[in-house]
Amino acid sequence: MMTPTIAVDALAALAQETRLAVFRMLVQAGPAGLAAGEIGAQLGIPANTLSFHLKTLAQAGLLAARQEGRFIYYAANYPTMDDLIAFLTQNCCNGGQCLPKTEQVATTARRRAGSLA
Amino acid sequence: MMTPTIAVDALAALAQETRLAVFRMLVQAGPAGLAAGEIGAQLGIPANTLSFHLKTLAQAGLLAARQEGRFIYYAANYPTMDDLIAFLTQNCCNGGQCLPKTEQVATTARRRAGSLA
DNA sequence: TAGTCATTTCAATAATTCTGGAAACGACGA
DNA sequence: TCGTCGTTTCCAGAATTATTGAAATGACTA
Repeated sequence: MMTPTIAVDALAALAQETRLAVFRMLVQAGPAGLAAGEIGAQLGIPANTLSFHLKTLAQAGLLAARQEGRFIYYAANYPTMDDLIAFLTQNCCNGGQCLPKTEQVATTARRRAGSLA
Repeated sequence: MMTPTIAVDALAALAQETRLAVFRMLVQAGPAGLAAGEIGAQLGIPANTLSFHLKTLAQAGLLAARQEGRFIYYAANYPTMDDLIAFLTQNCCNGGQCLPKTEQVATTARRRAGSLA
């Protein structure tokens, strides 16, 4: 379940240029994920720096790690992303109509949040 | 348009317990918003501390301020929230099928991101 | 104009975070 | 078992952030 503390941790993990780039790359990479070295090579980040950021994202529940031979694959944790969005948009406009552009955002999230028009 | 820098600023603004509480309160309050003092009273935050956080959220584009008499009303900026979610979920799973739970998240956002299944 | 109220700015301190060099670890191949 | 490769941990310094007391601003009222 999402709590303010968990949400703050997740948001703080994303609130850094390198980590945001890593996370978005993994969101696009899909459930199979990418090996740490592959991410570092693609983004030009030193291994130890990347390791620090991957750990931060994983601790925040945004990434899952799995070992495969000598490589460690990191993949985005989609349910956490979903929960975070639901938390942010929860009970948006007190259940009323939002601005048009936002109206249809996060269908699943808002359904869970109990504020779908 | 959303850029990594803008997204990082917005996420950093939300990545703090007090600010997240303020933002969520305003998301639920709707477009009319709430006066600064009202927010502070409800959350038990000293005026100067709250002012600092409101400024941070406003600078990140997440809040809009409007003066009304002696009061200043703050309201959530829904399009920014929408853009941020779109940026995070952009091209999710490389256009393929996400995990079931996430599949229907952010309908508007994903449509804009060009990755709707 | 003087006074009050809502809010902001200033300033200083304490705490947290980012970064990269060096060393360690763990899995594999020869 | 030795060497290599991918990754992580340890460490220290530099930078950023949160908090709050005190003072300033700006809008309204008497």
